[in-house]
Amino acid sequence: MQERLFMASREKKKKKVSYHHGDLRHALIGKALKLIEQRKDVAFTIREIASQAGVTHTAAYRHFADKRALLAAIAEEGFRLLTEEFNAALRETAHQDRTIQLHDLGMAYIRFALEHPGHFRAMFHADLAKRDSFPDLEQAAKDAFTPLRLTIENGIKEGVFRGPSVDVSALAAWSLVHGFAMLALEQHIAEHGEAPAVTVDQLASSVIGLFEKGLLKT
Amino acid sequence: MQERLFMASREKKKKKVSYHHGDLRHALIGKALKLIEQRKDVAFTIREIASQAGVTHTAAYRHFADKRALLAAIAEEGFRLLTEEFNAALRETAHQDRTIQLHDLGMAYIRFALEHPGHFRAMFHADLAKRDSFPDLEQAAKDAFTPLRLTIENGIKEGVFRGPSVDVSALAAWSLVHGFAMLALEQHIAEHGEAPAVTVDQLASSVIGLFEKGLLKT
DNA sequence: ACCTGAACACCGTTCAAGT
DNA sequence: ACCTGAACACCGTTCAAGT
Repeated sequence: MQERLFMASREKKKKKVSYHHGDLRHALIGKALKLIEQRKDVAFTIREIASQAGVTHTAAYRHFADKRALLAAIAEEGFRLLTEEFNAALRETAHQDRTIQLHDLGMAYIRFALEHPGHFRAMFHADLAKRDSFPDLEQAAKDAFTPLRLTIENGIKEGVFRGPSVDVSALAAWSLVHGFAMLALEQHIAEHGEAPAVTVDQLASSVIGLFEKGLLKT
Repeated sequence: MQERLFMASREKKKKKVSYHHGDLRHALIGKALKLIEQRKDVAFTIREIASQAGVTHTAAYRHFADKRALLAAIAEEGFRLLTEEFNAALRETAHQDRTIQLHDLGMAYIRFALEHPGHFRAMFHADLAKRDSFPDLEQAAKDAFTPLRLTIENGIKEGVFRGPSVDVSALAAWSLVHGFAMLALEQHIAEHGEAPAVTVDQLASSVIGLFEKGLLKT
């Protein structure tokens, strides 16, 4: 007990921040993300991330209603990060044609999934399929798909992309990159005969390129 | 105890089968599948499916090494069912061109996912990403993708489908239907503005059709 | 051969209590 | 306002024991 008090006072002198000042929420999210990525599964427990954060497990309930709420917070953060990636991709291809814009959006999606697997797994975890109780998450998820939708909509309006409709094309594009990302995350790619020299990034680009040929009118 | 023996003899006369005669394994799989489908998640417990099967939870360990092994058994069964669906689809389109064959294989995949959600969720559950300890599951999964691969390979050989390679095209096709199936299962489809009159089946067909335009040489 | 009962080391969640 | 400690009702898994 006394050793504990001693440690607490030492922590103030070090860079380690006290969780009594409002950053436990962030710390818990960080620990959870690390564990999801290590275990390639949403398999952390409240008790262990609380312990890693140097706090009793019940302290977590001051910041999250339950484990699902913690997952929702991670997912929401993920959709916001994805939106940023999409916007960055569109900024870089602002002066190029719709085909390249769409290609880069797809690549951004797949790269996001592989570079932020913790966020991505939370975003599409079955526990969060119903987002009714998390309106902010719902909104963040909707916002994330606006860039894709707008790019396809513009492409169709300009006569570059074929229909049958914005909805179907957007759904097809999303399905393709989502499926690829899922298969890549679960290690089901590169076990089916692909040459080892080919990177997942190159495979993704080829797959998206093939899809776009179906979208083009010419 | 004596009541138990009495029941056992009565069970032979009824259709209810005694779990002392080798069908507990099957019963547990059935109960687990039902729960996965009800909860839209691999969230059953050994204890509850054992209880539903009328048996102590420890009895399950006589038939499965652990929970993961039970999941693997369900997944393996799923891949075998999927293979049957693929073969049935190819049988029905044997006299038609590669485009229609591929279309129907894709539809078979998506329909399988929606009609056997319990199996599908087990097949791609993160716990089974590494199939090293389940060689039969590994083989069943590989076998399931042979029809798709062969159809694309034949289409490319015959000059109907464009490359760049069988691997890339097969991966693209798989990604598309896998992503669509995942999104449909998690209820992320039909929330994005699609007309309510359009069924998921029709959406799937449109999405696959769009993809195939990219595959065709002409 | 197959199942039971007791036990172990865990979980998520609640709540009164401390500072 | 934020965290602790004790408690509750669960888990998966193991193992000796029963039939």
